[in-house]
Amino acid sequence: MRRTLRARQQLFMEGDEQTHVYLVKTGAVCLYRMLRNGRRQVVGFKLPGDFIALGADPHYRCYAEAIGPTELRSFQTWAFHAAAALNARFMLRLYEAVGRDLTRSQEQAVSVGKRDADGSVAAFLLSVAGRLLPGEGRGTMSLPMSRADIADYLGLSLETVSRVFTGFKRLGFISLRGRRGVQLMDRAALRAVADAGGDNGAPARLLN
Amino acid sequence: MRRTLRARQQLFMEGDEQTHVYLVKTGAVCLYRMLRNGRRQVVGFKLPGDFIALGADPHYRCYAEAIGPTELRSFQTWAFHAAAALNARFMLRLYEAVGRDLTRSQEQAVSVGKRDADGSVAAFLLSVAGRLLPGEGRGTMSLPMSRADIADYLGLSLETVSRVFTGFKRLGFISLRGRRGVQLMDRAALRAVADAGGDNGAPARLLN
DNA sequence: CGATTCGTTGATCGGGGTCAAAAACGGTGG
DNA sequence: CCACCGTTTTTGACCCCGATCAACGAATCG
Repeated sequence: MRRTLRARQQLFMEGDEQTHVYLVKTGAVCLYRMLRNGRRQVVGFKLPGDFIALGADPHYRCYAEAIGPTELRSFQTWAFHAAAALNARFMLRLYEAVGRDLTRSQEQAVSVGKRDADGSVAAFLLSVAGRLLPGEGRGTMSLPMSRADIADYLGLSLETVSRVFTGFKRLGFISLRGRRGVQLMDRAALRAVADAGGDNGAPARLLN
Repeated sequence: MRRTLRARQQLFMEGDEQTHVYLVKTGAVCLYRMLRNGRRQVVGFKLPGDFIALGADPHYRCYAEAIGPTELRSFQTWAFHAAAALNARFMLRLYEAVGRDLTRSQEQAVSVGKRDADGSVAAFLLSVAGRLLPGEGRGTMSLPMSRADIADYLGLSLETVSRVFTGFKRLGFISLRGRRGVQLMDRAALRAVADAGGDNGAPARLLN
């Protein structure tokens, strides 16, 4: 089934019975958990080509809401699982997809736990670029998510994210166009900042 | 195959070709990633009954090392996948297991990103107790992992973890016996501390 | 065009990191 | 059982990164 969402429209809530699996066609979806004190931890961004709500849990484990206008393809969970059980190749695809989600989540844990603000944002930009842009050179992308979304994903405040963005711009690592446009000018420098992770003046070029 | 590890013995390293999947029989295994400045982020603890290295990635995405003396059962990855391709039921089990790992990793991100030090440690103690102890009342457990392991899992310094432990002891929330023994004296208080800066009151399952 | 949301910049402050050292633990061997 | 020693944990003092509070600027939209 097709499904179209407006900006900030909710797809499902944490604790809801899992009825559907979704595939993002265009736009972007933000997965998050709400905290008792009103705070929010973003646990993932879903971009075109990504599946939402994989895993065989009977309940959704987070909230899902469209960041901007978004088109989805939805599948009934039971039918999805039935198809997977009949097609080993398809099942393997799903297995791989969840594995990628897990790897990305662990990478997020590294950013939140062990990198400083600069390192977190640098790693984030590279990660998103890897998903939104084809090549490895300079490329301009339109970040679907706001500064606040990025901050809630990285465990930072939106002010800090903004400061790091302008800092990178001053250093010539990126260039900003309008509200959401970002061009990576120097991936190697970003890579170095991400790898340094927090030690000012660390080598960061020993490997690779 | 059977495999026995001594304390701190490495099972595999990040980037190694994935040759085996493991099942923990006794002991405990610590999964972590390293930054190039020597900082370490623990991404999960594997206890008896847990699988290690699920997901169809051709390379291991983290380091794995025994925390103490540990017994494992190992399977060749290719055989594992072959068996999965032939047995939809088995494949589903793996799919579910990876999904659980993903959920736990996301919950770890929530804890690391949105709780203060007290809340993180409180949630950690409760989640460990949920896995190591049967009941819900007071119970004494022996933490397999060191303060440093806990710190690297929660994105804190080992000194801070130690200070929080001492603080909880002073408040009568826990009592400490020897180096690794912990008795939960007041789960409700710990839960309150965890919820104060924590998530939606959902049962915390931080351990991988 | 206001109006409104989002992003940037500035000033201040505190939680927790860091460095340092003492203390407690747990083996080991006498 | 006790003395010794390496390791882990605890405690203390200091300080910095990033959160917070607060304006201000700048896109988007009706």
